[in-house]
Amino acid sequence: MADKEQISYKLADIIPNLFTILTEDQKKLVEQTHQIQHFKKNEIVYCEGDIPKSMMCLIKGKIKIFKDGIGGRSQIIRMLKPVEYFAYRAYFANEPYVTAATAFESTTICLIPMEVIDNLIRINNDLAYFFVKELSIDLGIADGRTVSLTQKHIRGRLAEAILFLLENYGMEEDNVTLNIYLSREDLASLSNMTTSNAIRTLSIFASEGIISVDGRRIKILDDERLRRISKHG
Amino acid sequence: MADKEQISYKLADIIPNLFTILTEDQKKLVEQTHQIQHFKKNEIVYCEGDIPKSMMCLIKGKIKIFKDGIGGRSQIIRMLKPVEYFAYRAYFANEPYVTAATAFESTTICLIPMEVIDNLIRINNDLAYFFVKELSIDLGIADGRTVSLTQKHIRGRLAEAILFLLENYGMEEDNVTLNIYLSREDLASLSNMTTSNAIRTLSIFASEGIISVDGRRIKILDDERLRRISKHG
DNA sequence: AAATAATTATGTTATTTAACACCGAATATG
DNA sequence: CATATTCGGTGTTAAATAACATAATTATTT
Repeated sequence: MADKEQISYKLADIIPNLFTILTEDQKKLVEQTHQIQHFKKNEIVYCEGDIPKSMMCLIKGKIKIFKDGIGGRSQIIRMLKPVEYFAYRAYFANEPYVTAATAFESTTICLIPMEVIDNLIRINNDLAYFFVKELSIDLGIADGRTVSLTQKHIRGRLAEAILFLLENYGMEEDNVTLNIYLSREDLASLSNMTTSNAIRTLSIFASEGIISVDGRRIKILDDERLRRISKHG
Repeated sequence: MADKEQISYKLADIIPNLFTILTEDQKKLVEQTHQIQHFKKNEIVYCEGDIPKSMMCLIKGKIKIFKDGIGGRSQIIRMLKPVEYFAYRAYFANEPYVTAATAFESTTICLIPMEVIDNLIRINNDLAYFFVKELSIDLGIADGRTVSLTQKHIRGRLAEAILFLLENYGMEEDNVTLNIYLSREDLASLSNMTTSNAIRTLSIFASEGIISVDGRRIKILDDERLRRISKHG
């Protein structure tokens, strides 16, 4: 196997929620077949149209999953943090990927061949249940997002996006700065608007004292108001 | 058990794809615990906020699953035909329903208690795999829909909705009339626009010879052009 | 059958948002 | 170091769509 990091890690630490589900034999199989890969900032993890070969688990870093839309306008579908599993849906649906994934920052991923996962699922009920639950949660989120993105106005959508980033990635030590730095363009494709509108609306929020902006650093000053904007106009 | 239709039916005929997965014992369990229910046109099958108690399978009729959005504007998330399974996602995600479901027309549903399904899933891998696949397909559709609904223009969205109805419900015997009759309002909430815009755009399509409209009856005259509109503006 | 309500249709206006144009600053590149 | 190139910012215009008003038609109820 090409790259195993000199076995300087334990899978039980790296992918705990998956690993605790498996029997000793099954763990051994995963240990033998998995792979660790690193990605630099902006590197592509997989492309739309690729045939899914591995399930992936984000170990370190941040990843965005997005779809290319109309006229080069892309839409962020999901943003991952450690330790989240991804890239398996298309395999189960028996499709090529309908999304693409890139690393937001320097990132480490654990890959497990989909045939291995497929075989394990068929003999390990808890593993199957794990995926059922995972997919059920994601589908609920997707349905909610559809309504938000289509019905909320720009301010509401941007507020929601900022709050999502907060829930997902949390704050830095200062307790007010979002622990993720997005370009205005990414912020736009997360909240379904043009880049100009993301920029404009962001500075309006800042001028209203709801947030403060320093480059890509966003400080949340009035969490309460942000929630109100996200809910109602 | 209240209503079993005098056992004048066989579950193997009614829910074949589920039933073929089960062992004899498991079939017996489902036979003992299931229920058949009828719903009249516009009757509510379940509500947002309800605790999911049964998995459902649509045996006869048509059902819409929708979310109430902002300002009374609802959004159709999914439309079912026989024999499709539904109402189980929220249970697996451990949530109350985030959608509601109503019957489009006189409808028959088979209900199986979720605890029964949950137990079966934990002992029958093929059943678990069935749900994994089902959910994976639906999640892919949901992600695609999000982009369509947010990025396509009105004409594209309506064209897509009409084509979806065609794929899903097919034609009547005449081979041109859609085999489902939606109110303009439902058509609007399927394609994310106001009712007026659905009405207007529909008559524009008719005036362009792409479709013809007779009340709620829609005939597709130029399938090719409809596809082009759905894809590009 | 009359009355009432819901649905469909059409025209007009207002709002929202995208598109475009331009600039300066920061960052990468040869 | 000079120069592209990307990124963030702002103002202006144009396009898409919602909101509103009103009326005709069709269903539903009394």
